[in-house]
Amino acid sequence: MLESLYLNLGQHDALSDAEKALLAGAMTFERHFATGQDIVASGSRPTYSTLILDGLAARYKVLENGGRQFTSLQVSGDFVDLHAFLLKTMDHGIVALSPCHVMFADHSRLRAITEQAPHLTRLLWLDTLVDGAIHREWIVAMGRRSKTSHLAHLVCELFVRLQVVQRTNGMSFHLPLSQAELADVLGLSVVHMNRVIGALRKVGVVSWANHTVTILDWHRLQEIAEFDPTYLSMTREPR
Amino acid sequence: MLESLYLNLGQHDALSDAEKALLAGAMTFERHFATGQDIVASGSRPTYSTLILDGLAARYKVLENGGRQFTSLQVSGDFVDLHAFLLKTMDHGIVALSPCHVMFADHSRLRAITEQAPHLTRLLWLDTLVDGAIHREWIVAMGRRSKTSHLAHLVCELFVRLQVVQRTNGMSFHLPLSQAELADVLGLSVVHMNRVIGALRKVGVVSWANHTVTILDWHRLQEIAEFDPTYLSMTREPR
DNA sequence: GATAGGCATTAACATTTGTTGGGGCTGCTT
DNA sequence: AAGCAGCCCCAACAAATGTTAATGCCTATC
Repeated sequence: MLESLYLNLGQHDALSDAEKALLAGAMTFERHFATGQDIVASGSRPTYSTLILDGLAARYKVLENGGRQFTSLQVSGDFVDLHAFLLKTMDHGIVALSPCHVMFADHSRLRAITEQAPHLTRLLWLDTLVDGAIHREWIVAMGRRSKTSHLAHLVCELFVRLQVVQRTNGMSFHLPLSQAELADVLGLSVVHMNRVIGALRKVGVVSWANHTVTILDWHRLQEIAEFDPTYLSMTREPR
Repeated sequence: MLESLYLNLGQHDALSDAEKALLAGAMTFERHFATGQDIVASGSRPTYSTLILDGLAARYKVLENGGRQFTSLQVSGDFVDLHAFLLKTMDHGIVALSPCHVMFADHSRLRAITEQAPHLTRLLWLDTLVDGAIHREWIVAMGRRSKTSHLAHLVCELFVRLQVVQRTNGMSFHLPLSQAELADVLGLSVVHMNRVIGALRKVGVVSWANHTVTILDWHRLQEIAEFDPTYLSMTREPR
C-alpha cells in the first residue's frame, strides 16, 4: 500500500524495515478525492499530514483578482502537507488534479517519530528539503528561462520524479492537466500557454496528446531545459 | 553573538537555555565575507552550515546564457545552507550582498542534535520549512502578481523579517541591493526594474534612496502587495 | 441525434517587458 | 584636474505576452 512512499523516501537513502513499519504505524485512515476537489483547505490547521498513494495534486494560492498560481505538483508517494506538521497553519490550498487515493499520517505519531527515530526524521525532513529545492528551480524557471525552456524543464522534472515511483511507461507519462491548469503552473495566460506547447511540439522533442506526454528526444529536451537533476537529490547516500 | 539566531528561531516557539547552548556548541569558527564574495559555491559539498550573524546574502543560480536568478534573500539570523546538511550537494551558490559576518555549524554536530534534541531538531526543520513557504510566496509573486505588487510584497516581507531580528529602524531598513541585483530577484531586466521602482515611488507608499527603504504608508503597501504574513509562521506556539 | 459544455486552437489587437543606446551623477584612481 | 567605473534614469523601438473573441472538436446528457 505504501510502496510509492517507500520508493520516494528510499531514493535518497536506505529505508530499514523498522522504519517502514514506523511509517505504516503513523498512518490512520485512507480516502479518495475526485478531480477538482480540495484535499486540504487554505487557512486550515490539519492534525494530520496527507500522503498521496496514487494520483496527482497541486498546491496553489488564489489572489484577489481571481488569479491562481500552482506552487508545486505532487505525485504518488509525496506528502502534500508534511510541512503543516510544524508550520501548523496552511497558507495555501491543495487540490486533486486527478482522482487521488490518499492516506493520512497523524501529527502526534509524526512527532513520536521525531522523538524516537532520528534517521527517519532526517529522511522526512529531507523530503521537505527536496520540496524546497524544487521550489527554487521553479523560481529560476519563472524568472530567467524562456517559456519554452520552462515547459521543457517541467517535463523533465515530472518524468524523472514519476520514474522514481514507477509511474512512467517507457518514455511516456500521464499528465492530466488542461492547458489552463498548466498556465497556472507557469504563470501564463491560456492563449500563450497554448503557443508555448505548440512551440515545444514543433521542435519535435515531445509529443503531447490526450494528456499523455511522450519524450521523443530526451537529450535535446534536457538541453532546451538546461535540466540538471542534482536538485532532486536522487543519489542514495547516508543522510 | 548568536542573538540574531535566537531571535529568528525563537519567534516560532520558546527556545530553552539548554537548546541555546546546544546551538552555540554546534558552532565552530567565524568569518567575514566582503560584498560580492561567494559564501558557498554551487556544486560544493560543505561539511558545515553557514549562519549569518550579520549581513545580507542571497542564493542564486546562473544559466548558460549568463542570466542570474536569486532564489532567496537571507538576513541576519538565517542559516543560508542548513538544507545542505541533508541535501549534501549544493545545487546553487550563495553570495554576500553586503559585508557578512558568518559562523559555521558543523554537520556532525547538527546530526548529534537530531539524535539527542528532538524539539530543537523540529525548530531547525521548521526554519527550513519557512524557507520553503517563502519560496512558494515568491513563485506566486512571479507568476500572478503585477510587478509593482511583487516589489511591494518583497518590501513587506523584508521589513517583517528584518524586524524580527531587530534590523529595522522605525519604518526604515537598509537594503544594499543595486537595481540590477533587484532585477535578478524579480526576474526582470534592469530597465524595467527601474520603471517598477519608479511606479512604487510614485504611488507614495515608500521612499527609496541611498539603499534605504522607508515605508510611508504600511497599510496601503500591504494592500498593493496583498501581503499576509501567515506564511512566515511568526506566531509562537508549541512545535 | 440534438444539444450544451469543456477544451484546444487561432486571429487580431492591446499591453507589458526587453533591448539598445545614451546622459548625468558620484566616488575613486591616476 | 582628468579620467574611469558603477549606478540610476530615460527615450525609442522591438519582442514577448495578455485580452478578447471566434471556431471546431470532443463527450456527456437528455
